[in-house]
Amino acid sequence: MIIIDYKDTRPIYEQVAEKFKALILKGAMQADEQMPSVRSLAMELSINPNTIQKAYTELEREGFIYTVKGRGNFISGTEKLLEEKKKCCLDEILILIKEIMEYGVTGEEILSAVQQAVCAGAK
Amino acid sequence: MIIIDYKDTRPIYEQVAEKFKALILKGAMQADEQMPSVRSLAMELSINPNTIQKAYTELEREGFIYTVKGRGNFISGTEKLLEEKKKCCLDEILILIKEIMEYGVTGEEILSAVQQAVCAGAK
DNA sequence: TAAGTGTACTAACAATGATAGTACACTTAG
DNA sequence: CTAAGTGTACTATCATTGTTAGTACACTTA
Repeated sequence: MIIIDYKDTRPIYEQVAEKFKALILKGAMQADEQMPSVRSLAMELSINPNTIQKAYTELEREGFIYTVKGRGNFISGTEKLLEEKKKCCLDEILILIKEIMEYGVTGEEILSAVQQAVCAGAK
Repeated sequence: MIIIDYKDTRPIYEQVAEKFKALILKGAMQADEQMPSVRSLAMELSINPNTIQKAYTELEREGFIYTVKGRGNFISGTEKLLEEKKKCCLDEILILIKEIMEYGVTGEEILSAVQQAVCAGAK
């Protein structure tokens, strides 16, 4: 479910958090579903429980999961998060477009590329 | 000309290289124009010459500048680099679009946002 | 009660970014 | 030719950060 890329320069805890964020936002994990425990996931991935703990702390801070002491970590409701993510993603796209136009790419070129991408994604 | 953001988590040498890449690609620096010397730029930015050296090494490795021993570093011709950058930038956009559609954003929404951005950039 | 959960803390290690300092070969202006 | 300015290479040191290791404690539940 979670794969660590040791060639990646980003820290492990960040990769783990990132993977879970994607899974949650894409609906692969349901609200209130239980996360794997810190210790079991650490065992499974052959890394230290502290590293998983750090990932979970970040996920909780950002609202992706909530914690019940003694019971475990659980997936939060994702409506707000999904909205934020959409907005953030769209903003990134707009920034990139602004940048690419400074390099002399025309609006027509961009629109045509985007249109293709949208069609490919829709199918 | 170059500003270092110490709140940025990225290393200084990377920030410096990044700034120069942008300046070069956007045509703010002409081909064969001389770069500031390692020592003078280090002095100006109040950082160590080795850090600038590292940034310049990266810039040379990526083809943005070329080095003449005893004379200095100079801006490369940028046609190929610009092409690569455009392609890379466009690829990023397409990846983001693919991602955002997985979050349930419709093609129409994307196209309308992109269209606005393109118009804003064109003026 | 015991096992499983999250949490907190300290200690140690490795990797990386950055600094400091030195040295050397090259080019060019004088 | 000489001196100043250039890039380059190297070692040593320090701070930060990510990671591991180990321990301990409070909580929940079967």
